[in-house]
Amino acid sequence: MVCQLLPVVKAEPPDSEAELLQRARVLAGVSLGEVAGQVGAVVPDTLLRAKGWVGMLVEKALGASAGSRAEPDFPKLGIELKTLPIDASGMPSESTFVCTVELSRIPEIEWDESRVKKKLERVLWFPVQADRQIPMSERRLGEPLLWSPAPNEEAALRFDWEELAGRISCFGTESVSAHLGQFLQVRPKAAHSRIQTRVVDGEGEPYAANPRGFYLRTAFTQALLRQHYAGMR
DNA sequence: CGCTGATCATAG
DNA sequence: CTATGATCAGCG
Repeated sequence: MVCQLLPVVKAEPPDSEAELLQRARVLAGVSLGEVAGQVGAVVPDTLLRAKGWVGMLVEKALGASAGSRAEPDFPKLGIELKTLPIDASGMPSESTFVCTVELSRIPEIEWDESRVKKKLERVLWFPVQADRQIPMSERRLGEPLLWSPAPNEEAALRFDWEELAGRISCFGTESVSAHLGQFLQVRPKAAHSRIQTRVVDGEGEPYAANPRGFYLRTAFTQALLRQHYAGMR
């Protein structure tokens, strides 16, 4: 019998939260090169032209439904997967994209029915070393965290969301810059700045604008790490 | 050198 | 075009 590496990945979607967590925990400490080998992916030298590569790799390793459907990564479980890039000092190195801003109907939406709330209801956070000094193949996954916002966290997000959404409704997308919002912010989300999408303002008037997305600031994910990973690292 | 605004890849 | 996955790049 030939020796073979223990498989650490599964292609089928997990049937339960427990199974998902179990699979995820097996990946903790594993390098991206090893994961890539397991799922037959090619490791890029840089993320310059492969920005979503790490996220897609982990999705594949955990059996998340691929594709671009507007559903959670694990539809049956209602769980969203987010990789979290970690720099040399152990802090998140980038903001976290949440979802696009529904510019075409932003004036009618309320927090409870918002995409932001929905997306963040249940998230499997997966820290990943993102220090540019570390070769891509050698970067390791951290301990996964199955998370839901605490009441105070949701309240904070809601506060930002209401300010941002309200402002877009009343004064247009141009009135909202990435400077606004303590934990949640709005930034461009498009292939490039010339792309236009239809928007309807608070008075029902249509106009065109560059698509926007909601992002979590590192202040938020940093606090999340502090609370849930205290004592390890 | 942190952060905002811009951008990259892929699927449908 | 929209959705998914994000990081890049250079200004202040």
